[in-house]
Amino acid sequence: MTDGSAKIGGKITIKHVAQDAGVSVAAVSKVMRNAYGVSDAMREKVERSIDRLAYRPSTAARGMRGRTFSIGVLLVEMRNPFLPSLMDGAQKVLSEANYRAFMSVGEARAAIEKSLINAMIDLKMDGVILVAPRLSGELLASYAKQIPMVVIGHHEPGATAFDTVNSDDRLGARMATAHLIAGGRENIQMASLPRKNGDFDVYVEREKGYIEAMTEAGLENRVGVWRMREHPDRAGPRLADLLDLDPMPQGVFCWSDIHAVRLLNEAKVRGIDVPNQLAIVGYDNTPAAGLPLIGLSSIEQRGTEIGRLAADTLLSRIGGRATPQHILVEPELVLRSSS
Amino acid sequence: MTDGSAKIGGKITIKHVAQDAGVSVAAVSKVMRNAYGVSDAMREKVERSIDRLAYRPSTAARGMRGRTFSIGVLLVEMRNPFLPSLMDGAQKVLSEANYRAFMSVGEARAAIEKSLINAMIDLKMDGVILVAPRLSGELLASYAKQIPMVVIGHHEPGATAFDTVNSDDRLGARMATAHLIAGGRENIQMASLPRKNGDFDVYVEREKGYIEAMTEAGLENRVGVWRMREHPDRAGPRLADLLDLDPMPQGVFCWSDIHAVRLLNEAKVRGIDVPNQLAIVGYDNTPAAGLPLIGLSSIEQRGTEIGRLAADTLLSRIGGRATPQHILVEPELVLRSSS
DNA sequence: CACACCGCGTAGACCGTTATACGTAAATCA
DNA sequence: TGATTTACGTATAACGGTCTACGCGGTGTG
Repeated sequence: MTDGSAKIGGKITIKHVAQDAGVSVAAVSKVMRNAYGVSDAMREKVERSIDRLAYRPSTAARGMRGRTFSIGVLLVEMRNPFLPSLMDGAQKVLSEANYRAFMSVGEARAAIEKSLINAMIDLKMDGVILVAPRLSGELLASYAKQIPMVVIGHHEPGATAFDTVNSDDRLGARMATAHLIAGGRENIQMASLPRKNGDFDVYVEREKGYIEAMTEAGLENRVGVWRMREHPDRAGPRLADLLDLDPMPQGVFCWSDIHAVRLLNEAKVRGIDVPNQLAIVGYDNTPAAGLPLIGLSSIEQRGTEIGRLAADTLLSRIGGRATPQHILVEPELVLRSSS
Repeated sequence: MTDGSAKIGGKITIKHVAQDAGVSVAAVSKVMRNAYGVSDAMREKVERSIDRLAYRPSTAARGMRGRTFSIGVLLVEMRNPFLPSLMDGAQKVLSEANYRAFMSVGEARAAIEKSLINAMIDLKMDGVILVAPRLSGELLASYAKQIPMVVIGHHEPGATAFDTVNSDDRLGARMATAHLIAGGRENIQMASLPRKNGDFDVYVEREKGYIEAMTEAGLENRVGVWRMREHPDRAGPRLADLLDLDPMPQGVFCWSDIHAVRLLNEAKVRGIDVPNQLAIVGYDNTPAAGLPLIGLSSIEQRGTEIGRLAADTLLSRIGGRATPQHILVEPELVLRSSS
C-alpha cells in the first residue's frame, strides 16, 4: 500500500493521478499549484491520490510553462574554504521555500562560466546565485535580463539588473590593518593579487580598506601592495619573497587565508618570530587558521549569513521585486597567535 | 550581425531556426542530434542559422523526450577536501563529452539525499554520480533502476544495478599500517568512526585493511579500533582521549586527515615528540597535511583519477552497458614528518 | 518496364505540465 | 422571479523540443 504500485508501466504522471482521483488533469494541476477554484472535497481526493501513487511532477515538463523550483549556484572553484558555510546559509533558506540548489564550478574561466549560466537558463531554473564570477559587470547585466540573479563577491553597487550580497571587504581590511597598526607596527605590507580587468573583485575592495587604514594612521607613504603571481608557474613575485625584503615587514595583511597560511608556514620554517618580528592577519577565517599549530588571526566574513541573505534576496527577486538591492555584511576580526 | 537580432520577441526557439534556414523543424532537430538523413547542404544551412541566431535548445523541453546532457552529482557534504580533485577529474571527462555537471549536497542525511536524487530524476538528468551516500544499498539499487548511476565511496562489489568506483581503501589502510609497523612500532591504534548501519562505508574497509596488516605482522592481539564520536556534542570517546591511554600508542592510523590533523595538533600542543613518541598517518592527503607546520603522512587516494573513472563509467552506462562495473583505484603513501 | 530500395526531407503525434477560456449549477441580488 | 454573480470543473491550446511514419524523386534489379 505504501508503495510498489508505481513500478509497473513506467513513470507515473499527472494523468494517472487524475484518473485515480476521478478528476481532470487540470484539476490536479490546480491543486498542486493551489490555484483558485478547487473545493475542499476535490483537494482532498487529489491529495490522497497523489501520495497513494507517490506522484512527483516532472520538473522538466514543468519548466516549459511554470516554475521548476530549482536554482543554480555558480561557484568560482571548489577549493575555496569559504564556500561550505555560504552554501549552508543559502540551502537553509532555499529548502524552506521548497527550492533545490544545484551547483556548478566555473573554474574561474569566463568561457566556462558563460556556458554554465546558459545551461542553467536552458534548464529553466528559476534563478541563479553567482559566487565571485570572472564575468564583466556588463555581461552579468545581460544575463540578469534572462534570469533572476544575485551575485556574491562582486562589488558593484551601481548594478541595477541584479542584486549583490557581499562582505564589507573594505571595512574588514581596515579592521585587520588597524589592528596591526595598533600593535605598534608601521612597516605593514598587503599581499594581494595582480590587477585583472575587473574592478569589482573583492581583493580590490580589500586593498582600498588597507590603504584607508594606513592613511588614517598617517602611514600613507608606507603603503605597499605586494601583487604575487597566482600560479607557481606564472611570472611575477612570489609570496615568500615578502620575507626577503629589506627591511622585512613588521606586519602583513593577506587578502586571503590561503596565502596567509602559506606565508605563516614559510615564516615559521625560517625561524622568524611570529608575531614579534612579523605579524600576519588573513581573511576568511578558514578552518586551517584555527588549528593550534597555525593560529592565524583572520577576518571572519560570516559566510552563512551571506548565503542566507543571498538566497532571501534571490527569492524576493523571483517574487517580482524590480528595485536592485545591494547588501553588505559586517565582518569580524578573530584574533589568534599570529598577531 | 553578430547578435542583437535575438533580442526582440523573447527567447528564440527551434522554430525560428527552421524558418531562418528555410527548412522544417524536424530537420533542425535532426541536425542537432546528428541523426540519420541529412544532406551536407542542409546541415550547413541549418548550422549557419543556428549560430547566426545564437540558438540554444531548451534543455527542459529536450528532457521530455530525449537527453538533457546534464548529470547530477550528489555530495555528502562540501567540507570534505577530497571532493575538489574528484570533481576536477569528473568535469574533465564530462565536459569533453558535452555534458554538464550539477552538484547538490546531501548533508549526510538520508531524507535529503532521497529528495535530491528524486529532483535529479525529475529534472530528467541523464545520470547521477553519488559520493559516499548514506542510503542503503537496497535503496540505491531501486534508484538505479530509474536513472544511470555510479557510486563513489561505497564498497559494494556485489551490486548489479549500479557501478562503483573507489579507492582501494583496504590496501591503503594496509600500506599505512605496515609503514607504522616497519618503523618498529607495535602498539598501533586506528582512529575510526562509530559503526553505522551501512557495511559499505569507506572507514569499514579501512578498518579491515588495518586489521589485516596487524595480523600479518603477528600483532593481532594489539589491534585497537578507536571509535570516536562524530560531533563534539554527541556521546562517546573523544579523539584526543587516545593520547591519555596508558600506555600511549606508539602509532595511530587515522581513517581521515580531518581527524589526523586534529590529533597531530593536539599531540604537538601537549609537547609529545612526533614521530618518535607518537607517529601518525592519515588518509586523503588533504592540502593541510602538506603544510610544513603540519607535515602529516597520509594516503593519497588519487581523487582526480577516481573522478575521471566515475565519469567514464557513467557515460558508458548511459551509453547502454548493462553489466555492472566495480573499479578500485590503487592509493599511494605520501610520507612526511609525522611518521 | 515494373518493382523494390535508398537518400532526403516533412508532417504530425507525443512528452507532462500550466494556464486560459468556457460551461454549468448554485447563490445572491433587485 | 428573472438577472447576475460566484464557485467549481473541464476542455484544450500552448510550451519547445524529439522521433516515427511517410512521401517523393532517383537508382539499381530481374
